[in-house]
Amino acid sequence: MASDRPYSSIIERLKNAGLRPTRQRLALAKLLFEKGNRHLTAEHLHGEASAANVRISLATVYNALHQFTAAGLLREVVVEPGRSYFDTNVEEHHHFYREDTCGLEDIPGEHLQVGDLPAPPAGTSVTRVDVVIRVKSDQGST
Amino acid sequence: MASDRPYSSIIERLKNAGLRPTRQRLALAKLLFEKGNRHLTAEHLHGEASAANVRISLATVYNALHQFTAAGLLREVVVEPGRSYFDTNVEEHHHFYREDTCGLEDIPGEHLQVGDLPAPPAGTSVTRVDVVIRVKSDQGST
DNA sequence: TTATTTTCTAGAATCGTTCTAAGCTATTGA
DNA sequence: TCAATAGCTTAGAACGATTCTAGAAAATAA
Ligand SMILES: [Mn+2]
Ligand SMILES: [Mn+2]
Ligand SMILES: [Zn+2]
Ligand SMILES: [Zn+2]
Repeated sequence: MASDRPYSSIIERLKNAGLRPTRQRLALAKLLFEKGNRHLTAEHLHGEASAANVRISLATVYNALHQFTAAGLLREVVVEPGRSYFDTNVEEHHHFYREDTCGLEDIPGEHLQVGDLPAPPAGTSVTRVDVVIRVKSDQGST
Repeated sequence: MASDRPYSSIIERLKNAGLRPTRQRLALAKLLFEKGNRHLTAEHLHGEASAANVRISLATVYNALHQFTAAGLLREVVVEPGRSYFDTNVEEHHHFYREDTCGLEDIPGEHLQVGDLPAPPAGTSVTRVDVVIRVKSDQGST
């Protein structure tokens, strides 16, 4: 049963991506993929690992996040300078960004349509369309 | 005539923003606003100033860009971590981002419609909607 | 096993940006 | 006209996120 092999599907995912299923990568994958959709910075994930008593260097967290992103297990989202969010939801979708709390939230794909795209510049093709709806708290708090 | 007072409208714009029309700010405004729509980083603008023999520190370029942005003369756009673009087009519009050359280009506002926005999270209101269409060169070059 | 390859890591380095504190400049109003 | 004042500029240090380095450790192959 799956409960007897809690890592088996993650191990397969890593192997399919050409990544050895090391202790560090398994621990990060568990933190990332077993809690629903998440939008995390490298430093935040490193903090979660520490809190879970997983000793891992920050450099390894960055390495793993970029490797997972290259493998299509994560997606990188940029909404402000100097900080990247890694998104466990790799389906097509867009985001709300709360400017006051610096939090990212998904907008389900079917709830936002971008009308016909204009033709991209000659010689180029579209790799992704990112829509970010920036919001702020009403009044000055929350 | 306007040609006799090439700086007069820029001076007015700065004064209206509560900014003294200093040598540095006038030179930057001239570089920014007299060449059509531009999307520049602070370092790029600093380089243009140097090339035009305007001696100005990088800190002053950053200060001026943020002041101009606060005054509504510029808009800040983020498309990748660790770098901000300042956009001289403050009309509502969206962007193509060429991932290979790191160049930003305007999409005229009327050429891209974002269908009805979903309701923002409770207690928040929308400050801006940013659409970035990421493109890459066909084949491996430019 | 042992050899080979990949991965991990501490710490240094880098990069864009912001801060600091001291000197300059534009503006004001006597 | 010219201090006095408030605002501005600057070099360089500091910063925070990220990347690099190079040697040690772990995973896999032989
Ligand atoms: Mn990255
Ligand atoms: Mn800024
Ligand atoms: Zn998301
Ligand atoms: Zn633009």
